Order: sequence, then structure tokens, then C-alpha cells
Amino acid sequence: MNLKEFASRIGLSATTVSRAMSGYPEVRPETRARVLEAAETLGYRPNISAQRLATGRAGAIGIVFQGGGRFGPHSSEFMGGLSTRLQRDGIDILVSTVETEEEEIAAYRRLAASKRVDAVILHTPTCRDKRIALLQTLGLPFVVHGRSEAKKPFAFLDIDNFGAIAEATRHLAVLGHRRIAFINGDTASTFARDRQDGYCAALAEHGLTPDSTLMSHGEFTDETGFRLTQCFLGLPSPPTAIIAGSMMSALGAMRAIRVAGLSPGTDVAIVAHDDVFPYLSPENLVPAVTTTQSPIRAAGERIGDMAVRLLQGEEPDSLQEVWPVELIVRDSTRPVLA
Amino acid sequence: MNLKEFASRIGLSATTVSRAMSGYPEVRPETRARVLEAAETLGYRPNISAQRLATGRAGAIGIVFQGGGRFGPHSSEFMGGLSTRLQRDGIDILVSTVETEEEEIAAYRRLAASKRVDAVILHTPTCRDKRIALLQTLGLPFVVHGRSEAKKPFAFLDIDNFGAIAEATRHLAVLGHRRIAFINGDTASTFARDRQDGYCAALAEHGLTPDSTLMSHGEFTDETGFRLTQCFLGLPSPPTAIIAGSMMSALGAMRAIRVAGLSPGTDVAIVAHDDVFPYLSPENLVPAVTTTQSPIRAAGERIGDMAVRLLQGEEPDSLQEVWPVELIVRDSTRPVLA
DNA sequence: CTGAAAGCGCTTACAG
DNA sequence: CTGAAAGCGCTTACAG
Repeated sequence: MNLKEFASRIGLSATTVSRAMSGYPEVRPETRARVLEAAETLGYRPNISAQRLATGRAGAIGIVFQGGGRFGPHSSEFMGGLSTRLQRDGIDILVSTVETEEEEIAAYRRLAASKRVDAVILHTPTCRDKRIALLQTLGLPFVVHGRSEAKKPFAFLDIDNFGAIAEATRHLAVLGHRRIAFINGDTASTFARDRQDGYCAALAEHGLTPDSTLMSHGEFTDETGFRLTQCFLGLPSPPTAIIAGSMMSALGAMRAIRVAGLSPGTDVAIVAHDDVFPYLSPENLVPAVTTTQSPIRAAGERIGDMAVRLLQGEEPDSLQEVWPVELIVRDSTRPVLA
Repeated sequence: MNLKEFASRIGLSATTVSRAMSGYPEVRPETRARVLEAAETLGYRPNISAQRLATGRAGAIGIVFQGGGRFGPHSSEFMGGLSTRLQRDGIDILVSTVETEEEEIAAYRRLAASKRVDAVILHTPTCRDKRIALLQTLGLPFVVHGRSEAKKPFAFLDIDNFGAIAEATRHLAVLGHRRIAFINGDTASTFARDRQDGYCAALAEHGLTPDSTLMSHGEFTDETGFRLTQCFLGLPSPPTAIIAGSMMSALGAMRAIRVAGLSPGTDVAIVAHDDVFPYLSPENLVPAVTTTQSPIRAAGERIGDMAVRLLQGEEPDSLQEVWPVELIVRDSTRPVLA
């Protein structure tokens, strides 16, 4: 049933029905109530494509993941939060996966040109990110999950990656650790650079010099955590503590420590950054893992919120947040063995 | 730039341009080439909302997750596969999250009435699933990930859950295990029922009687696996083997075994169902875990494919598949200790 | 507060 | 093989 038919059935004009249903003020309350009730009863819903064509709004927000393979646990938590928030405003999420950066760029061009989305969520930016420049040029509104540099201001939400890893490093240094290894993410991205800066800054505070053999990076997976830790443990002078960029890496690190006949927490201290996976709680690991904690799901919700505001006309430079990260000391970080 | 402007710029009618761009046959190859090239150069893309309104197709497929919180690692792998496949046909994925079953039902009604999607992916069906009946009534095409009973046939892809768990159970029985525990999923769903049936059938083959204290269920998370295993190990006569419904549960189970001062694989054998998470490989665990393996990502791709076919007019009853599951014996299943 | 009419940007019978 | 025109189902100035 379309608007015309519905309107005639309840003896009103299409105009009035349309206005009543979109919550415009210039309709009498009784009329609106009557329309809404009739819509419910008769099962009328505006055709979304027609609505979009008429308003020029897509009613959807896009997010593209590079490497279908990289759509992992972090993405899913983030998406869960994003979707929860956008649902409130009836905004759809349009998910695309691409393989390369060029494809990603092409995807944004396509989304913009075909007016398929009203805005886009960009994640894991590099320090100077092409994609940001592109979106600004295209005039496609966007919110960045992470930080970057650009001439024009843009909306973003980031966590305090510098502070998080600095505090973790400091905590270990205070416990007497001198050889602290660090498993970082892809070093092209801002978050990895910030974390590394935090790590180095805290080392310096304690008179320690960064040792490149103790700094490694890769995907945040169990497997990579395992491999990198095996390398660390094979060094002539292995670390007594490891900072892992994700709970996933921490799982692998702990496994490698055990395989080497050592005891995680006792022989090698562990701190992990915890994005808070409901199915993988650091308290439940053995030993309970000290973490820098910042729920990625909450970030997803907030970014959804920021996107909505952006579409309502708020200025990008008023939509910029950096969230603090909490260090939660548990059982996996003990004083260095004498 | 819209069609009219673009067409006039290249000196053709809107009709011809439209036909050339949608790949209709009745356009001269040279004309088509010229149009496509000009579109590329001038950056013209059809407005997707207008296209949809005119064709009556939404160009999107919906999937709804109950409990934003349940959007976990299984969902994300599945989505990765689905998205990879649908991208090929330019079909968007529309993700919704809801909290209750009523909300989910309402979501389908909304999607159908507003013509927001052309089809829907339904997952984790129960044995007689209301949602299936609803979608059939609404006339909204759908593909089910899993199996169910219904009067009218429908498209589905399921794995052989019965066979998978039966084989796992058999394998353990052959190794001499007599007390085999089973961590199952939500028992309302078909897959859990099938798995339980497989478990019981294989026990029976070996003259074993199911013991309800050894059959437990819950979410497929590390935490639940941990708790349930702690219960098992606290029994007067604890199991010598555990079958876990997911790698996530297996992680928790192994942790509980260790916490109890026992050794996974040696003291308590472990088999896990492995949906194949790229970041959590059973070979890399210690001990390497015996699994029933069936990649959920591949299932997502295939279901995307089936959805496309369904929209092309293939009959639901020609789109029904059950995938075999492979038992991969590794180190975590050893003969029972004397 | 309500309605008639134009317009959003496409597709697609129909005619040539 | 190409084009003029109607139609998809809404929204929204404009007029009353």
C-alpha cells in the first residue's frame, strides 16, 4: 500500500498524512494520532526509496573494512555499538569490504556519487591519511575513529593511546622491569605511533633506552602474539615484561611463554590493551591480566552519536573527543624476579 | 550531476544512457563504451534512491542480530563472508540489532513494509521458528543459516551438526573415554538439538548412557566455557573428555582444567567445534586442539550467493545445502588414562 | 491546520 | 538502435 491509497482510505490528503507521519508540527494532534494509529492498523509504511529520493537523504551511514579478513573481533564490537546507536534514529549501516587502499578510495567515491550514504565512518587512520583528504574534497561527511592530521578540522573520537601505553610502561618500570617488550599494531596508523611514543616517553622517564629488538608489531591476533613473543624469548637477553596491543595478542603471548616453560605473570609480566570483549575477560584468564581498558563498543556508540549530530548540522570541530584509558592492575604484573 | 545533465552533456538521451549503464543489450557497443567512459571521466553515478524507486528493488539485504551484545566473533566472521560475496553484485548489507524476539519480528515487518531490503538472512533458527513463518507470510525472501521445519520449503544452508558431534563423540569413545561432557549452545536452536542428538547417538553406539550432569549449555564464550567446565570438574565423577561447541568455549574449558591443576589433553581430552577464526587457530594452542571444522566465513559467502540467486528467481527448494564437517584430530584428544 | 501540484532522478513500455 | 513521456512513491513550497 502506498501513500496515496493509504491517505484516501482514511480520508485525508497525502500531504497531511506525510506531515503527520514525519512528525511535522503543523498537524493537529488528533489528526496525527489518527494517522499513526491507522498506519499501524493497516500496516502502512512509507517506501524508503521514495522518501530518500524526495528528501535527498540516504538514511544510511557507510563503513568500509579493508580486507574482509580483517573484519575481526575488534570490528564486530565496534559495529555492535555503532548499530545500537544508529538504530535509534532509524539510520542503516552499510557495510562494504574491500581488499586494497585503492579499492577503499573507489568505494568512497562510489558511495558519495551515488548518494548511497549520508556519511561515512573512517577507522584506523594513518598520520596523514589520504582518505580524509578525499572525503573532505568529496564533501561527504565523516567521523574518524582515531586521529590524524589534516588542514581542515574533522569529527573524530580517539582514545588516549599515548597515555595508555605510557602508564602501562611506567607501571612495569616501577615494578623493576628493565627489559619491557612491546607488541604494537600496524605502525603506519596513528594509534600505533601514539602508543609507541607513549612507550618511549615512559621508558625515558625511568632512564631506559628503547631497544628495537623489543619492539615488534603485527595484526592483533593470537597467532601473531605467539610468534612475536617466541622471538622475544629467543633473544640473548629476553624481556621480563611484555605489553600487548590487544587481548588477542596477549593470549598468544601467554601461550608462547608457557610453551617456553615459563610462567606468565611470574617469569614474564603481561599488560594488554583491552578493548573489552564480552567473551574474553582478562579477569578470567590465569593469571588475571593487567590491562589498559577502553571499551571499543562504547566508542562505536559514541561515534554513531557524533555522526547523527554531524548530519543535524553540528560543526566537525565541535565533534572531537579523546577518551582517557584506565590502567587496571591485576595479577599478571608482578615485581621483576631478583 | 544527474542523468539528465549527464546525458545532455554527452549528447544522448537519458534513456540511452540509462540503458547503456545498466548493461542492457539493445545499445550499440560503441555507444555503451562512450557512455561508460564519459561517466568515469565526468564522475556520473546514478542516484541510488531514484534507481531503487524506479525499479522497485532495494539493492540491499538485511540481517538482524538479537542482542547487540551477541554480535560476537561468530557473527563477524559470517558477515565478512557475506559482505565479500554481496559486494560482487553491488548489494548492500543492512545491519540491525534488536534486544528481544518481538523487536526482531517488528524489525522484519518494518523492513518488509518500507521495502528497505530485498531479502533477509535469518540465523540460529529454532526447530519451529516463528520468524520463518512470518517472513513467508510477508513474502519477504530469505535465506536461513541453519535448519528448521516449516510447511513451505525455504532456502537454507546448514552444516552437519549431528554428524560433527557424533564423530567427535565416537572419536573420544574409541579412545576409551566413558565420561564425555558436552558444552552445547542455546538448546532452543536447531543446531544445538542436532548436536545433542549426534552426541547421544554416538554414545549409544558405544553402549554409553547420556548423563545429564555432563550436558551443559550456554553462550559460546570463554567465560561460559570456564564456568561450565569448573562445574564438570567438581562432579564426584568428573569427565575425562569435553566436547566444546566453539573454540571460545574451549579456551575457557582449558583454562578451567589448568586452574584445577590438571593438564588439558592429557588429563581431560578436548574436542572443539571450530568455526575457523583467523585469529585463533587450534593448531597454535597448547596442546593443539582436535576440532570439528567448518568455516563460518565460507558459509557467509555461500549464503550471500544463495540470496543473490533467490532474487534472480531461483526457487527456494533448489537452494538448500548441508555442508559436511571434518574432524581434525590433533593433540588434545589422547587415550583415556588407565 | 489542510490540500493540489511540482519535483526528486531514475527506468521502461511504447513508438519509431 | 534511439528517444519522448509516463510513472515509481514520497516531500514540500505555495496557496488557502
